[in-house]
Formats: sequence, structure tokens, C-alpha cells
Amino acid sequence: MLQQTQVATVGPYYECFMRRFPTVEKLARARLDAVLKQWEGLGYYSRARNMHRAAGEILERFGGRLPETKDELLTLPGIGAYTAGAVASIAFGRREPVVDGNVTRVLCRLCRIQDDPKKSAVQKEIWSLAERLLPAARPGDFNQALMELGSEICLPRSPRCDACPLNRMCQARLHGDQAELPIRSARKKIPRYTVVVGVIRKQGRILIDKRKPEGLLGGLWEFPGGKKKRGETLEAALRREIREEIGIRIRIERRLTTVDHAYSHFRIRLHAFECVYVSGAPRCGSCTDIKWVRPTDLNRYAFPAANAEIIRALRAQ
DNA sequence: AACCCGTGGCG
DNA sequence: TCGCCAAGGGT
Repeated sequence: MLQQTQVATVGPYYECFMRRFPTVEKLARARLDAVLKQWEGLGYYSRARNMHRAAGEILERFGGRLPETKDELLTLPGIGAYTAGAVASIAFGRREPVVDGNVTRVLCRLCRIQDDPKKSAVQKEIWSLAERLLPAARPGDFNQALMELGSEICLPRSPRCDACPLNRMCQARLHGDQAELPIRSARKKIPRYTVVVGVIRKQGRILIDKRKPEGLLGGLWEFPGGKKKRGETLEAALRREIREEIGIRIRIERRLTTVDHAYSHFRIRLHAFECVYVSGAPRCGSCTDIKWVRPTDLNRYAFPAANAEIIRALRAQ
């Protein structure tokens, strides 16, 4: 959960998740849909799918006990260098370093590394540094302290060097360029799309579909729709998408709400329309399941954040 | 190596 | 409104 996600955001999710799946076996035997429902709103849903798979492998290959060595941890889906080091050192007291965004920033400043830390050669250097700095005693505490230093003191924008216990030995601060490190390469421009979806009603029920198991928002439910093409009106785009993807005809009643949303590598403006079913038998184009559900049952399904916003608008009216 | 993959907070 | 960033991993 903590991968690319701040501790404060994870907190409540962790509590609910551990109540629902208190053991590896409970998690392994749960349905993926139930796991995704607990993960709903956290993002990067492949983490949930990987954790579910990992639970199964822990059960089969390790007798239900999480392995303690970094090498064994690395064999589990969703566990990479950082997570393996974190679990081995924090949970099991092994002497393994961790390098996350915080540690990268702290070490780039401490040693005044002026190269792009995304480059693999530089990553190697940072891991090597972290390993050499790591004491034999309480490696987990040391790792957490280093990350905490990064998240609380050695801030990305305006580091609080006055409060930093390492300020006397920080090479970047010695040169006064701590705020410019680590150097970040120019980001690519993010595309923006206009998306239309329909809240389609038929006899008091609403049509939702389940996304493919992999890829963007994999395994989550959504209101059907798709991208608008250039020169197309919103309504025409919606009718086309519903016809192509779901195979039914609808009547568009009115606009429900408009949501601006940013994903990891593009942005959308999402227009949701209230619609009424007209004719045709719903089928799945690229989706894997499709259902008519009662409005009060929407909360049983895992929706992405932008769709949750639409449900809020639905309840508000 | 370069992409893909969410969401919320912050300035 | 926008870019940046977060206890990264998979392909």
C-alpha cells in the first residue's frame, strides 16, 4: 500500500484491510473483487492484484509464512527491491538497505549527486551508499529514520535544513544547492481527453460494466462510455460508444455532472449523462462483465475515483 | 531504457 | 488550473 502513496493516505485503508483480511490465508482465499473493493480509491490497482496473487504463493510455496530474506521476498509478485528491503529490515531485523523517493532525495543531497537518479547507474550508486551507511544494529529503525528524515525535514521544495541533524555534513547544503537536488529530468507533456459516460436506467436499475483484469483500472467497475473524437458532440460520442461497446440504444436525458480527473499519465474531462435504455441486449465489447444494479447496491462494487464522483452526484440530487 | 499504472495534497 | 510528489513494480 505504501508504494508511491503517502503514509497518511494509507492509514485508514490499512486498518480496514487488516480487519477484513487479517491473515495471509484469508486474503488468499478471498475473491479478487472483495480485495479490490477494499482497495477502492487507493489507486495503482495492480498492487491489489499482485498482493492477492502473492498471498496465494505464500500459502503454497512458503506454508503461509512470509519469507524473511530479501531474495525470497523478491520472488513474490508486487515486491521489488524497495519492498523486499523494507520487509526484511523492518519486519525481520535483517541488514538490508531501502531506497525510496525519500532516501534518494536525502542521499542525493547529502553526497551532492548531480546526476539523474532515475538512471540505473545512479540508482546503483544510491543503493550502494545506503548499504554502506546502514549499521548492523537496528537496520529497520535506521531505514525508517532515513525515510522519515526525507518526508519530514529534507523536503522536495524547501528543505528544513535548520532542523536537520545532518546539516553539517550535507554536501549540497555546503554548496547551497540543496533545493535543486536531486535533479529531475523534464517531464513529458500529458495528453488530455474528453470522456463521456452514461448512467443508463431501466426499470429503476443502472447499467455498469467491469473492466478487463489488467491495465488501467483493471478489474474495477464503471459506467459505460468512452473517449470523444474530434469534431464529435458529447451526445453523439456517448451514443456511439454505448452502441459500439455495449450494443444497446439509449436516450440521453440530461447532463448529470462533469468531473476533471488526473490519472498517472493523462488527464480527462469526464461528462456524465443521465440516460434511459431504449433497445438492444447489453453485451460486453472490451469489458468482461455487465450488470443492471439497484442504485443502493452501487456501493457493493469497486469504482475508480472519477466514477465515485459520479455516484456522489447521483446521490446528491 | 522507456512506458504504463491512481490518487490526493500542496503551493 | 497546473505541475510536482509520494515508504515503486511490472513489462
